[in-house]
Amino acid sequence: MSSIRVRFAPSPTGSLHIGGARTALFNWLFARKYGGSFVLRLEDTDLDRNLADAEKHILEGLAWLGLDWDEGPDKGGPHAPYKQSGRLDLYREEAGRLLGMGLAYPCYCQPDELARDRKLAQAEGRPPLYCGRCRDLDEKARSEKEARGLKPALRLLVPPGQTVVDDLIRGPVVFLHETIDDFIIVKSNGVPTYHLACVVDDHHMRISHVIRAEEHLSNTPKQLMLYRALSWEPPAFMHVSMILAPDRAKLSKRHGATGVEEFRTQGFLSEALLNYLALLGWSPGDEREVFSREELVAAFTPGSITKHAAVYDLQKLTWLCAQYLRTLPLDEVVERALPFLTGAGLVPADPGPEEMVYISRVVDLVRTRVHTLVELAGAADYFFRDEFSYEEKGVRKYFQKPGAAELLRQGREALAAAQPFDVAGTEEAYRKLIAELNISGGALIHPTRLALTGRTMGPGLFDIVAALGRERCLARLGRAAQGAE
RNA sequence: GGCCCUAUCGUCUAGUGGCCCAGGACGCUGCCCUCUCAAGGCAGAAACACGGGUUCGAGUCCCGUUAGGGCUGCCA
Repeated sequence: MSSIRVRFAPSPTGSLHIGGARTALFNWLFARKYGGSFVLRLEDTDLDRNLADAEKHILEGLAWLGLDWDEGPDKGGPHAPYKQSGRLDLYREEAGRLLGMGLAYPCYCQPDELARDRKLAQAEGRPPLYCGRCRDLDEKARSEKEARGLKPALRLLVPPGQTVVDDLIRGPVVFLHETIDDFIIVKSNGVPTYHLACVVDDHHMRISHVIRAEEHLSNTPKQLMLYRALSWEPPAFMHVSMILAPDRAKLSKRHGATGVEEFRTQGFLSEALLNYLALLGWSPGDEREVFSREELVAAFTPGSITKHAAVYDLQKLTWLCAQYLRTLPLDEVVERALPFLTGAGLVPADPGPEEMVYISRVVDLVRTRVHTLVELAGAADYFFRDEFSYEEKGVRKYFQKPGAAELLRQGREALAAAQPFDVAGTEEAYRKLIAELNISGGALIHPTRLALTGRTMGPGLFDIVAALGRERCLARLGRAAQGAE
């Protein structure tokens, strides 16, 4: 059996979309599971639509997700180059073969002409297929058109019959050739279209399995015809269903974040996104939900990819992210959180070792209460700055009560005397005061939390107290007591 | 319009003819725990699109309808 080689072949027309990321993931999983190679190839044959930064974003997105590739435009490989713009000669050569064999022919129809045909066909309720006007042009007619300076496109001659796509997840799908017209394989500017370039590359790069989005299923018979015309053995095909927006429509910008990069800046962990994407259209068959990359590879079987489109749902991604935030090793979470903390202006760009100890402690306190790194930075705010406002409903509830200021002062004194100033020591001091005053724990704890953090919710009070340290606690309690007068 | 794919709780899904008056997860509701918020534990509401077949028996097979999606480009 020949070796397993799969590829992810995005066109650099934008950022890495979550749909593309999931397609890449399934390819990667397939390669890693079966010891194959994962090839990255850029399909940049539409020069008008190529975006300068797209390539960079796509590679970064994949790398961020941990989907490493074995061959690609940045690292080369035995079938370089991995950008179609660098392989134009190859396509020309193969197109020339088709032309020579009479399996393709030049078409001189102009775009406006074709558009008119299409419109007319539609108006008359006919399928908008190419009429075949240039199919039987003789030499004389051709040279006449050439003489007029017309640059031809090249069309594949679609023979009568049918083509069966044996899709790995859908089974055999039959397409009748009468529903497919002679399609263009080389544009009049000499650049191949998607179908030709894709087939030529997949063949020359020895791709064994083409795993791609379902939108390509209808394109596959055309490509199969190309394989046949070129006398090549086609790869196996696997069409993965699409990801739909919550309104069941195709994903687009108006549906909010759909780019991998956006999820990253919104503070989602790559583990969570990857895990989520895997669960969207695939399931392990058992009841596990949380998977590391390695577990995913071990559990993955292409047969359990679903056939139907999946609507994506941020809530589950958010939940997954929260899972990772509290189960990943603390150091790792700290490392990921750092850019968000500096971004929020809470910590310096390059904190010293002492500062790092404090940061770790804070991250550990808030990590179980947040879903994303952005939320984490938000929740850690008061650990790093003294200036903050008090939550209004908390002020009403805890500061505007008779005796509130006095209570805060007593709390301040208790903390001033607490020994040692750690979680247990400060709690002991507070419990003692609570007992002396004969009040409920909450009666003292809640106002103290508000004084220390400005909020009515957050980590356990004594965790906060111990982390902040005596000096800051006394200052904040003093300030709050004054304000509560 | 034509061709193709798909159809289980709101969402992601398990289910490959009897184990299913349909299981899990997110979300939602309630209770427990508790200094708050989370987390955690427990409980609950919530689905086989519809209509015909096939079969002793259908979520599971077949046909149709409906719905959603894709393709129908000198885009990929």
